[in-house]
Amino acid sequence: MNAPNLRLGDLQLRILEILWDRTEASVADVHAVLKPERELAYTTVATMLRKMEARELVGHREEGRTFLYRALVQADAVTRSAGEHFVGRLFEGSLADAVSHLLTTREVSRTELDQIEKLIREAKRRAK
Amino acid sequence: MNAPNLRLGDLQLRILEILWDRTEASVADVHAVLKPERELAYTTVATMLRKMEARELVGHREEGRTFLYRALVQADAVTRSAGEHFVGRLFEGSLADAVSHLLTTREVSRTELDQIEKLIREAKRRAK
DNA sequence: GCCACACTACTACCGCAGTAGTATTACCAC
DNA sequence: GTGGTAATACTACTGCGGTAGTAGTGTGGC
Repeated sequence: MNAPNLRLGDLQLRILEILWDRTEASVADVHAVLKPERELAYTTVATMLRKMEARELVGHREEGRTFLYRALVQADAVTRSAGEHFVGRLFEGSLADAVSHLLTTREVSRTELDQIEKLIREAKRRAK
Repeated sequence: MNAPNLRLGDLQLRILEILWDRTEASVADVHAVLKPERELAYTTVATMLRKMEARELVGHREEGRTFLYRALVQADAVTRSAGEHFVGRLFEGSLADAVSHLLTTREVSRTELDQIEKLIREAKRRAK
């Protein structure tokens, strides 16, 4: 399975998120969604999509004159790859270290702590 | 506080790790440590260090003709920044989502689960 | 005194994200 | 059918990580 290189820039990730949301989107669609958050030229979005297609991150079909793009990589694969890099590269693979660091350097709400606790219990149940 | 841009490449991170380990290091030192893992030209390391100095990631003092570099950014700041980016960018800031994802897409040992559980309990105690 | 060596400085190049302008083309309205 | 519009195609440029060669220079050994 040729996992296309999954090191993504911010814009690329943002575009993928948009495509994950709506399955298919034209350049105009993506541009419109991006509009409020960043002021990008229409052609910038088009160029980015074409570059991403070259890297097999997205694909397209034609509807009349319009290209409808869709994501070729799953959100899952991207987040997994990012997680691996994060834990592996910065904490030598120790998930506990990574979580520890996240817990101590961020504000974490009681609710989140409860949620995570539950996740751990579930993981244990699955493992055992 | 001007946090210098903390988006680091792999080599840069590796170099910082080396500097964190030994406080000060010459180009030759860094090159020697890197040697077994990646075959880099001496000048590559020197160039990288100079570039990193331009970005204020490292600084140097001169000992005779030799530059002794030291890290200007703390390991802490780098991992925090990376953590923020990871959680913020990929999980909309939800630490629980991030941890959940890490737990389900990786092999996690019993021991690690126990460790994390303990961390959660501690965090709760601190919070309350 | 001279040579080799160890350093740093400078320059260059690739790949890729990001950004955008210009050119081309097809279609729709009237 | 002609003009405007909306679409893609092509090209270009910046910045940066990564990589490395070459040039310049000071120092120590003999």
